[in-house]
Amino acid sequence: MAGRKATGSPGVTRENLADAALLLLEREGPKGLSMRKVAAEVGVQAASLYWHIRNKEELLDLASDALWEGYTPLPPGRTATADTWRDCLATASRRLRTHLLTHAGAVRVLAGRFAPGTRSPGPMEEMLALLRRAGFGPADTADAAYTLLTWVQGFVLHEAVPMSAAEEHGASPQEAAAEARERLAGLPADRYPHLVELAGELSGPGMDSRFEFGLARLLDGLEVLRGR
Amino acid sequence: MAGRKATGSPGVTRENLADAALLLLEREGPKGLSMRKVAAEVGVQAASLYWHIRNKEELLDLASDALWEGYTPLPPGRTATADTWRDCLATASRRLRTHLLTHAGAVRVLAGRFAPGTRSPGPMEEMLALLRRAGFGPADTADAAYTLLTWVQGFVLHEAVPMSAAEEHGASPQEAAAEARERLAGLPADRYPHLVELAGELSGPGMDSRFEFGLARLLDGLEVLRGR
DNA sequence: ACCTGAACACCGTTCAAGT
DNA sequence: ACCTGAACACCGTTCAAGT
Repeated sequence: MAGRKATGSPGVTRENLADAALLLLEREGPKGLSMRKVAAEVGVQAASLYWHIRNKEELLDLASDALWEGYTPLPPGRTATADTWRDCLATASRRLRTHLLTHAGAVRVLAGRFAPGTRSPGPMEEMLALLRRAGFGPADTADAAYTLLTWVQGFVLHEAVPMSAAEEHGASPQEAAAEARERLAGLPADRYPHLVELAGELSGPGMDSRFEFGLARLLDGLEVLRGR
Repeated sequence: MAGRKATGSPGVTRENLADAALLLLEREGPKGLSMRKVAAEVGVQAASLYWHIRNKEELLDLASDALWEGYTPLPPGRTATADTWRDCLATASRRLRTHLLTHAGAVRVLAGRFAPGTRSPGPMEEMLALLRRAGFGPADTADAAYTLLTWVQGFVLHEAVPMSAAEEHGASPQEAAAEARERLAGLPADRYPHLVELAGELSGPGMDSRFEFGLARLLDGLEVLRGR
């Protein structure tokens, strides 16, 4: 009985196992996730898990589904006028990043496990809807949504991994950024002149503005396509 | 003596261990990489590895360095005229994708381990050089390079993982694509109307054209910024 | 300086056996 | 239908001991 999770319905269900896996991933990192611990988390022996799931691989798939649980697309909100499609896509992208960052500890392990659309349809469906409403054709819509999702996930991956690595190492984000800068600045200047020169710009902790930069470029690019 | 790798210099060096790890990763997948197997690969006992490296974590870091070994930036080639910076960036991005796909089996494990620039400076330095030569300022150059690298890696991650998963499962790319399409088309059409409608577009095996789409948008966006 | 053997605590997974 | 105990083959890592 001890260790049964408070949230969700009580039994040993696939959902509860996924939640427990996700929780362990975020609380203790990659090494914290083992069948035995997941089992303990739901108050059962490790061998019992195999009645509900095929293997650890499947458990990770379930966990990557569970990661999207709290993500709900924006309410339709104000009606879409011609000049707000850009803002809508921007908001959706920002919310996507925020949501992934919420689960930063799990992103590294689960990255690449959620193919856009197939595994957890929510975010992809939202992007597709916004793009179609903006007037993009079917093919462009699919490609654009894929580009957006793929970029956000790549961005967050590079954002979340050092974050959780630094905090695992017991360093503050500032310390981690300073350390990164020094590593860059310490490279051989003859082989990597630009890295050395731009060490400050590259290692700054301004992830928000970096995200906004990429987002603006992507949306500008879509605007160019749309106006063609 | 049996099992010593043919390539590279013979001793048990950190480089050789990294190469062996990378090789195992690509040949046998994530489960194929263990300290004991790496040790066997270089003809030594598992415990010996700890004389050369701190732990498995460090070995993976070394392997993610080794992944970039074969990657050399384009020779300066023709002198940069004002209208070729776009082509240069496009070529660099494509080469980056190709190189990562060459190590598709290792990408999943190593993803997020190579922060752009810090770990393996080659690709980042190349991007920075091209962007500066194109006339972008320091801040924009740093942000643009980060965006490009981050997107390529996100893209390849989503491209490589299903690839290696499908082949591990013994399915052809076409079969995998067909399976993905059916999963999308089988979603509840009331909740995911666009996913169902665009199932064909989303799951097509045309990864090359999808990549070109994203690349074109990104470069268009940079062009807008540059012309401002 | 570099390697080994043996050991420790821990894995994922299976399977007969229980209820 | 669901869970357990015990077992199997395998981990990462440490450490005294060898040369």
